[in-house]
Amino acid sequence: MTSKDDASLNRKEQILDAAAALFAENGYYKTTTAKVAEAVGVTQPYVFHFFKTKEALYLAVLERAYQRILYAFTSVQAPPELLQETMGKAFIELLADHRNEILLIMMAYTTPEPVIRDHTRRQFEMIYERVLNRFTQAGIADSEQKTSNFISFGLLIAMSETLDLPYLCRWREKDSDSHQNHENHDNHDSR
Amino acid sequence: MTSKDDASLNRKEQILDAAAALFAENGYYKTTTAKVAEAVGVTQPYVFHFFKTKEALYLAVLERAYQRILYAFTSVQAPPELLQETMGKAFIELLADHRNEILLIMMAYTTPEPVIRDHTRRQFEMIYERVLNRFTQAGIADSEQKTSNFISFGLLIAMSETLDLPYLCRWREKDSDSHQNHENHDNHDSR
DNA sequence: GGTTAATTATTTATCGATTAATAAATGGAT
DNA sequence: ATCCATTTATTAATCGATAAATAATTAACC
Repeated sequence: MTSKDDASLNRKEQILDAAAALFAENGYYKTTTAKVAEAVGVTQPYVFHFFKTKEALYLAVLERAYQRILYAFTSVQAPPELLQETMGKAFIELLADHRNEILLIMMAYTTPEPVIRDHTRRQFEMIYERVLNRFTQAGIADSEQKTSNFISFGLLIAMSETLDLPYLCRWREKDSDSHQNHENHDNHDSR
Repeated sequence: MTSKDDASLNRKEQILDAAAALFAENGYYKTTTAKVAEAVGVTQPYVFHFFKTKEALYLAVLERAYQRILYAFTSVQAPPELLQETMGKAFIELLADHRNEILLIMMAYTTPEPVIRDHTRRQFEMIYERVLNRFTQAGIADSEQKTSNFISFGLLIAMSETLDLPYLCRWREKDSDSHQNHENHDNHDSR
């Protein structure tokens, strides 16, 4: 309070950051606008000066996260035979850098507000299309299955992190090429 | 009201059924005890006669669903080379017969009540162990990865159903052996 | 360059609605 | 008249949202 925080440059960003963390940890309903405000160091009604409703705040957080994940998948550069592996790594990196947002994206579909579901549906449509397009362009066989596989492991990782059940994703530790390309291991032995 | 429903034999079961449907559709927080009561045709405080808290009701619903899914996976009988496929089918069947409960199980981990998360963690531990054990006993190679794969596709299916995004799981339509055994397709070409 | 006006940033106070939970009452069957 | 199933009445807390008031910053003018 001494001389006004430097950080007050953009309160809106601060609110988005705090909201991302709280929404990711406590979900949509248990995160009150009062808690978001408190985390930023602002009064609760002030949040509504930037976001018309709580839902609008949630959607804004989601949108930012979505932009980030989409950009990450878009900017991956790798030769076709390494594309899956590299995109998997990009996802893991994103998870490390922006854990809140990534977990939020992977869990948002369970929030039963129609507007949120619609938004999430559109986001995953785009993500799916983007990944599928990249896999297809790289000449990867069965790209639709690989894309589903890729997204499904994203979901599994989110659950594993949320529940703190690391061995659900033990394959992440064992070998470094991860996230989706298990076809390498699968069938050179039928035991 | 005429002659008293025959179904009033076990109000508790009715409440569990109604709660499962409502929790699956509207989530934990947006499902009020009043709505559950109304769905059964009972007053709201009466729900608390059977379940001490709303949370206890949710956990009871979850427990019933969990028992069902665990039993389904346990009672699958198939030769080793068909085990994965058959268990996948068992899951799909369960999803058809008890959609609410299955979707609920796959989404419960996002509910931020500590008690619910603990319960869900324990449930998935058991499910993972059960599936892994069956795969291992059948001599399936890389059984840990296959188990992760199996569960991750369960999550993907849940999201696909919840968001009504069928093409996320297009592989379910294309060929009949589904849910986890993609190693068959994956690598007879590396391109 | 200091006084004032205008604009922006933020707070105080408060309302209305919802909801889980408790306790006491009713009523019929045995 | 007691036991069981169920209802009525009620409460206490929480939370999103609005409106009005105040503080702080910038801009303008003399």
